[in-house]
Amino acid sequence: MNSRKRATIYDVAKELGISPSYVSKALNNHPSVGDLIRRRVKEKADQLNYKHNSHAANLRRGQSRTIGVVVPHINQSFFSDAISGIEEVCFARNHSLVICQSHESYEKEGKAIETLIHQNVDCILISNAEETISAHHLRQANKNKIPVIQFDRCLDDFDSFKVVNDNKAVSYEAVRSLIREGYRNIAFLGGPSRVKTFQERKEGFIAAIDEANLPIPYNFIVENALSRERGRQAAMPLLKLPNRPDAIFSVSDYQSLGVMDAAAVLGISIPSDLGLFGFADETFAQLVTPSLSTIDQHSVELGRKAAELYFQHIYQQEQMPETETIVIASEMRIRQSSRRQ
Amino acid sequence: MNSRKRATIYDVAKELGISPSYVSKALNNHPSVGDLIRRRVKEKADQLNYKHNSHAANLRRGQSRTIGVVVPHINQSFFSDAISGIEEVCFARNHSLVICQSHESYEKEGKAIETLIHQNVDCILISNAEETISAHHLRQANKNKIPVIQFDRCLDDFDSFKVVNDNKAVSYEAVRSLIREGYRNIAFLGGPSRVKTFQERKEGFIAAIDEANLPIPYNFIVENALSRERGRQAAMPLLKLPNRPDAIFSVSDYQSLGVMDAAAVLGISIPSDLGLFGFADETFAQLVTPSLSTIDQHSVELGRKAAELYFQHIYQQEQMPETETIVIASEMRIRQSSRRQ
DNA sequence: GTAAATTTTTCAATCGGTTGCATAAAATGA
DNA sequence: TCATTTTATGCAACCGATTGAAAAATTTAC
Repeated sequence: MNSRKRATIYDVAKELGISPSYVSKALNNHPSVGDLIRRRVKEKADQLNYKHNSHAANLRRGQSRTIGVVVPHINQSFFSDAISGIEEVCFARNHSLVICQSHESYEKEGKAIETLIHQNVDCILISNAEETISAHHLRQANKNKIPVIQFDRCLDDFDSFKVVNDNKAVSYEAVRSLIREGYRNIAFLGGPSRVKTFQERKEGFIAAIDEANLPIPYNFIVENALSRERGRQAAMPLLKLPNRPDAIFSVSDYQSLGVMDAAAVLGISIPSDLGLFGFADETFAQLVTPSLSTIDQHSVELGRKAAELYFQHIYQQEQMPETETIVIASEMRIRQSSRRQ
Repeated sequence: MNSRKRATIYDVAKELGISPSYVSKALNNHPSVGDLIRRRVKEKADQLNYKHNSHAANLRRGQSRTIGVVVPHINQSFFSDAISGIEEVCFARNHSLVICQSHESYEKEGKAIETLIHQNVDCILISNAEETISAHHLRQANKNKIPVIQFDRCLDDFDSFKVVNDNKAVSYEAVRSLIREGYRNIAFLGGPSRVKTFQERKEGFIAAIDEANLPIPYNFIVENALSRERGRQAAMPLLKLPNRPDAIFSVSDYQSLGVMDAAAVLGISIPSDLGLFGFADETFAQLVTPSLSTIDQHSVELGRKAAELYFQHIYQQEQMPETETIVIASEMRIRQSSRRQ
């Protein structure tokens, strides 16, 4: 107990005068171990302050009961909520979680995947970085027998389970709601166009414009302007045009913040001169003035679903999963920024 | 290469006609391996898509080159920023990170520690949950030869390295700034009083009141009201009093949000009728209206320091560290909510 | 009371690297 | 050329838990 090293099943076995393997079975509730012994073993283990060594077990088992998660930033509510959902499911299944941030960098994302491979995680759940252009790292994981499930930001050319929002549909609805409020010159601020998520949001935007028989405002479509800063930079020239847009549909709340910054500088008031719609329902969306209309992605549910996918389709059966895409319905949160009165 | 299992050093060794141990040494840049062989081994390893198995290495080595982090919530900027700092240092030292959330629950915190012990992390960096009343789980870690470093929310009765802000000093300054603005009836909304962090913030509050020769407003001191909801619940009765406070010093931005909620309901306007100071400089602090005066805890730096402490004092030498407390200076961000004009 | 069936317990191999020590090979020196 | 030093390579034990098969102990059946 006071030795320099941690107690092992060998220590527990010796104390009890039984074999280590028997101790292992007792601790794992193996059916061939009776109640009495099981109880006695567990007691003694406690007494010796024995703690299971996952590394040893994982090495032997060849699986780690650990799920790796890679997201761009853990402090954006969409991702931290999704992680909460994942955590919940994993916890119930007695699996642990390793969370990595890519900070939107492809290089860091690759390193994260590498680490997760080394740790021999049983599955990788990933929402890709903005920078990510190739699925090389994901293929790398697959080559090492680790299944990958993509959520939210998915690469189209990598076959895997995917869990996404109804991006097109909800974007369509959001833009329709702008049109309903009387906005006619609606601009679109997008994300990296290679990421399907943002593609779809654009498609929804175009569909709504089209349906309302408005001309598609090609010069009002800016891609790859995801952060607050880049949102501001993208909005600024648009809002300086003589025939500037009277509303902006934006694919992220942070981006919308940038639009608000630009509008403030130019003295354009929201929502009267400029309607604004964001995406993600970050904490601050309801707190800014005017409060930001946005889209609640039901991210906890989305994360939960992604994790469940692993347990239901991959964990159970041996065969590699077929590709499949799960769609989580999202919901508009209409607030002041898109209400022209 | 197409076998069902991942390549190991044995596979690499066989292909090259050398021994596995030699491969291991080559891959680890052991000095007794020449350049030529080293290069050849690494090439072949790549070719076979060999990936190091951390579990095997960790088992043998008895250490995991992994640091465990436990925080209440990953989506509060203070914590996610601190994690960024920790990540940065660990990355530079080639260590990986396991991040756990306690969701402010003592039970979950205990489970997290348990998991980290099983994973045999080399060190645990923790900011305690609101609920945490005992250091039993931290002692548990120590018993299992895992050093613990506390940051921000520290338990006083557990000896360890601690990295904290100058809570008392900055709180004192913040309250002084309220007094300077002419506020005289200042209330205090606190966190769980057993957590030293919040104790100190209260002490700073009292010191400033005292120094200004104002009476200590014992009936205006509410403890344990950390969340937005509880902040609102705590503020409501205070603000309904006939001689209600004319300012509130609050120990968290979320709590301040609750105060704003209450003030809005009661038609009390900030900052003219009520001054407000928060703590943490969350993203939303500068976005709300009026913008929230708060305290930037320099949390990235704080996290960095906590991680460095491990590498400098524990990782290097064998002996257990002496207790020591590092103080990170924080900084006021005075905005509208505390400016009476 | 003994054979058969069943339950309890142990054996021994295994997972994949790591590492100190031994050995082999090469380089150096006289 | 042979002894000596230096450098390169391999051996084998080890980390701690798991697991199927074998052995031992117990129960059941006749």
